[in-house]
Order: sequence, then structure tokens, then C-alpha cells
Amino acid sequence: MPRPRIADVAEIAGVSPTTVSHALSGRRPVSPEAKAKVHAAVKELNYRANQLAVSLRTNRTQTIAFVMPDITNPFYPMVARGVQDAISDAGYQVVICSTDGNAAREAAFITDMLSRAVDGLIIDLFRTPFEAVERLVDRHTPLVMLGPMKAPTISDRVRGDDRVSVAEATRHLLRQGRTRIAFVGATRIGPAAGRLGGYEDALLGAGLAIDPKLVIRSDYSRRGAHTAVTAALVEGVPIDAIVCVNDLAAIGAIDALRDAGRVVPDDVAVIGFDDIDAAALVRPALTTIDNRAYEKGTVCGRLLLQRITGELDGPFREIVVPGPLIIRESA
Amino acid sequence: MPRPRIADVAEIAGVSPTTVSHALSGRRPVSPEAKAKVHAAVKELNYRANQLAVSLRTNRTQTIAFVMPDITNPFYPMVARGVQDAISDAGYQVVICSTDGNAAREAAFITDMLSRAVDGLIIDLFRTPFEAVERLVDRHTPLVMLGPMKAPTISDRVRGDDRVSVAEATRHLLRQGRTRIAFVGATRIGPAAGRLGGYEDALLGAGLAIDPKLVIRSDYSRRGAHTAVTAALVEGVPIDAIVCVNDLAAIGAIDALRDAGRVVPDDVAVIGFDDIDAAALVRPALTTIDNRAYEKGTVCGRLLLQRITGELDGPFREIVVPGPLIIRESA
DNA sequence: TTGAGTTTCCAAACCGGTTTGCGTAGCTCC
DNA sequence: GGAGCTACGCAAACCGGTTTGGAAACTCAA
Repeated sequence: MPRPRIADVAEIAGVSPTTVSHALSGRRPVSPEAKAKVHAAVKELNYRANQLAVSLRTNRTQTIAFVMPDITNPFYPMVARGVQDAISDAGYQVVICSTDGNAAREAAFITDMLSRAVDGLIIDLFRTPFEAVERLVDRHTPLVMLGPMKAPTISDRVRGDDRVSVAEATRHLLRQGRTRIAFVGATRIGPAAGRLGGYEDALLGAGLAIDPKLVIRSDYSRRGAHTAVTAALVEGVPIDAIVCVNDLAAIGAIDALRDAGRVVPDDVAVIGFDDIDAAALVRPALTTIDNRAYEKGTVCGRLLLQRITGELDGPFREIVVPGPLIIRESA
Repeated sequence: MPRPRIADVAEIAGVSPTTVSHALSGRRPVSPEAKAKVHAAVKELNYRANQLAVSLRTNRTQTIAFVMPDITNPFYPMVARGVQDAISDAGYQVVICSTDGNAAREAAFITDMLSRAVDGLIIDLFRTPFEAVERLVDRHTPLVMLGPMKAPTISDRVRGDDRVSVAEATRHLLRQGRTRIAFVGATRIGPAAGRLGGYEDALLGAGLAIDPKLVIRSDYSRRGAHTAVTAALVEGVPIDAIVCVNDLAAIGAIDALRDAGRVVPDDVAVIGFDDIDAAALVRPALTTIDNRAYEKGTVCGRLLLQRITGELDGPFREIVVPGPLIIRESA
């Protein structure tokens, strides 16, 4: 037998579909007797309204979508949990879409979620250029962007303060009397850009020059950092500290240092970024910058909710969530 | 201005909405001229069909839902990636719902996804009892259950072979001549049950008795295992190896052993379960059982797809994905 | 020239709800 | 007893598409 429809409920209850709808939604008064009959029929049939039909008519889905670039990066699941905790009390739920590094999927998810009439959208994109996003979004669905994108011209935006945080971390090393501080993971695009900037800010602020040999190009992976650091050590570059673009790179750097017979943190201090679970598990435990995943999620969720309800109106906002330095063993 | 509707496209193209629909779907022939005009209008308006309306009529959403208990447990994101990779080529997409340990949310997500007419459902539930799930699901939407639930009476099912895997791991320790092997994380419910069973199978198979002092009750956390193992060591229980219910517990156990002055693996060998990222990052690197998250995801996805397309029909199937032992440094 | 067949398009029904307009009944209050 | 409410319930319109039945125009063979 097929799913029961509202007409089935109405028939059993002996009323019209209209009355069933009003009895269930409470948008118009219904007599207690009719209401009781409706509820009995609902229970008997185990009736649940077809949300597609409801949403089509009401243009509300009570759902927001969170489009993330990589669900296996532990940062994003923690953000998602923050989002969920921020919106669920208001009766909204979040569906998560992971583009898994597939550029085409980013655009596909956004347009698809919009065509499914989600009430709001949170996106963090790696691959799709900003201009393309502008073409994808409609103006009606509230949108919050997460990450280091440009100014908030088409949406609200939540981001970390990577540059300031890394500068602070670098000064932590300087205060220890370390002067040969390397940066591993240097690129000028993506999240690495701001972090490298913070490193430079701190050194220049302390009156030190930027030694190109200490700005070590690498990616965000453990293996990449291991290779890059090993190469620098083989070359004989003097190093007494390393600021890494993220925790995985820091773990790779520590591996490379250990392989080369250096002791962390005595010979070389290492600082990561993100504070992933593994940061507290490795030995020595990683000194790192907390990326505030959960908090960023709650901030995104609350902001989006305010836009959906109309509580917040007016120009787009930018909210910065600073990331504190977590001092453990490696620096 | 509001989202363009199919009627807007029809008006600009100078044809009827019917013809627009046929031109876009190709379900009936349309003259080349009409088709060209339709496509021009679509482009001009940047028209995208309202998927709510499409799905309401066609009863297809090209979407499956994956309901997981905890998105911050790295096992599930990896499963999700496997699912996505298995179904996306067939034109389906997956939305992820994390219940975050909230029991009410489990039922809510299932019923909600069904009322949104998803084409299929993959669920892994911690809290909702099996009987309750039976009441929630309708018979029309294909369903795959993941995890150690009972026999597949209402759905297909994909699970690991924890019992066999842990028995194999335990025999690995026995072959090293270790005889005082403990199990940390003992409970008789959930995933722990099968793993404890495998431990017992191996010992009994080798002619050894089960020493109750070596069956150490704990949970799935690092801290819990640390506490439990420390207590056993203080008590003076002789131990030369530990099989842990998961990797986090194994890491906690290693911490406790180190704190007590024992060397891993020389004095005490340790084996985990799951092969989370951190397993390869800690020192000593963890010998563990690969939980095959990605493979389980692809298996779930393929199975579900076959049910959706009707390619697979008939009685519910159970697919077992065995998990191999990954030998690293800790055992 | 006519009838059958084909091509092309449209009007209308439909999916399953919500919302609106209105009729009727019952009640209060002059 | 009639005006004016309120309470209640139903029919019909609507959301935005897809699908179906059939009309109109055109082709082609007999």
C-alpha cells in the first residue's frame, strides 16, 4: 500500500482535507471533536505529510545546507556540529554536502540545494572562484560564506584571523630566543597566504629580515612537509624553529627532524595550525593554533538563522573568530 | 525579481510550458526551432527547474540520505566519501545527516528524509533500537543498514567482521609468545561485543583460559582506557599485551603504559581497532585493524543503487567487509 | 482526393499538500 | 427578532513542474 495522503486521513476522520490541515497546523481553529478524530486517523494511518508538497506550497523547508570541500578533513565535521547545535533549537536541520575536491560538484550542490528551496546556505569553497559563486546564488536565499574569501559583497562571511594568530605564534618562538624560524607550507593562495603573512609580520616586527631559505614551499600534507623539511636540513640551512601551515605538515616536519637526529623542541621547536585531534595524540604533543571549528560553526549557524528570520537585516557582515595559541610540548 | 518559472521560459520562447518541459527533458520530440528558442530563453533567464515541483510529480529526487550517529568520528566521513563515490556517477547525490548523539534526532532525520522522498537511505544508528527503526521506515524506499545490527529482516545490511579480525589480531600476539593478553574496552553491547568475542575465540582456540582480570572494562575513549589500564597496572596484574576496543583506547593504553615505565612494544604490545588517521601518527605507530570505512561506504552505495534501479531484487542481503590487520610498531 | 500515419504542439489533469473566500450555524446583544 | 459576531467546515485556487490525450498540420501512398 502506498503512503497515506491527507485525503486518506480526511476520509477516515470524516472531514475535509482542509480541516485536517488546519487541525494539524493550528493555523485556524478546529473544534475539539474534529481535532480528536483527525489525530486518531493520523495515528491509525501513521500519516506524515509529504514535505515536498508542503515546501512547494509554503516555500519553506526548515532546512539549511552546508556545502564543504572535504568531509574527511576533521575541521569541517566539527564546524558542521557547531552549525547543527546553533540551528536545531529553532526547528531547522542541516544537510551536509561534501564536494570531495570535485570542482564540478561545488556548483552542482549549490544550484541543486537552491532549487530544492533550502532556507539558507553555508558554503566553504576551495575551487570555485568567487565570481562564479556570485552567478550561482540567487538573492533570496540567505547565504553565509566561511573561509578566506574576499570582502563580503554578496553574503555574510565568517573567517578566522589566521594572520594575527600566526604572528602571535611566531612571537612565541621569538620570545624563546629563537631566530632561525622557518615557515613550511608557503604558497600565496588559499589559507596558506594569511598564515605566511602572519609569519612575516612577526619577523619584520622584531626587526628580522625574511630569509628566503627559511620560507619552505610545501603543501598541506604530512608527506609534503616531511620531504620539504628533509631537503632543507640536507642543504644545511640552520633552523631552530618551524611554523607550519597546518598540523599535518607539523607532524611531517617533526618526523623529518627526528629522522635527522634533531630533538623537538630542544633543538627545533615546531608549531602547527588547526588543533586537529591528532595534535594532542602525537609525541611530542603539538603546540598549535586552535582553528575554532565548532565556534565558527555556531557563528555561521546563528548568523544564518538571523537572516532567515529577518531578525538581522541590512548590509552584509563579516565576523572574525580569532584562534588562540595552544601551548603543548613541541614549542 | 523572483525565480523564473517554466511559464516565464515558455512565454519568452513563444511556446507552451509543455513544450519547454519536453524540450528540456527530451521525453517527447520537439522541433529543432522550438528547441533552440527554449534553450535561448533558459539561458536568458538563467532558468533552473524547481526540484521540489519536479520531485513531487515524478516521485524521484536523485538523492539518497546517509544518517550517521556522529560526524566527528572520522570513520563516518570516510564512509560517506565511499558512498558518494559509488553513487555519483549514476547521477545521484548524497546528503549527510549527523544525529550527534541525539537520540530524538535519529528518528527525526529518518522520517524527515522519507517525507522528502529520498530515493534511498543508508543508516547507522547507535541509540535507536532496531524495533523502532522497523516502525519508522516505509517499505518503498530502499534502505541499507550499516553496523552490527541484528539479522537483515527489514533491509540490506553491511557490516565488518570484527570478531574474526580481532581473533586474528590476538593470534598475532600469541605467535609472538605473549600469553598475558588483556582486552580493554569490554562491554557486551555495541561494537565492543563482537571484538571481545574475537579475543575470547583466539585465546580459547589456543587452549588458554580467559582470565577475568585481563578483561578490562572501559569505554571507547582515550581517557577511559588510560584510567582502566593504569588501575590494572597498579593492581599488579601481569600483562604483556593489550587488545583494545578501538584506536583511541589503544592510544590511552599506550599513554598509561608509558606513565608506568613500560616500553611498547618490548614490554607490552598494543593493538587497536579502526585505523584512524592518528594511528599512523602516534609513536609508536599503532598496529591496528583496518575498519575499511571507505570500502564499506562503496559497498553500501552500490547495494543501495542496485535496489533503487531494481537491478537487485529479492531477499535482503548481508555483506561482510573483513578488516585486515595493519602491522606497525606497537605490536 | 482521401485516408492513414506522422510530426508538433497544447490544454488539462495531476502530484500532495496549504491557503483563501465564503456559506452556514450558533451565539450575543440590543 | 434582527444585526453583527464568532466558530467551523468545505470548495476551489494555488505552488511549479510532468505527463497524457488529442487537435492541427503536414506527408505520403493509393
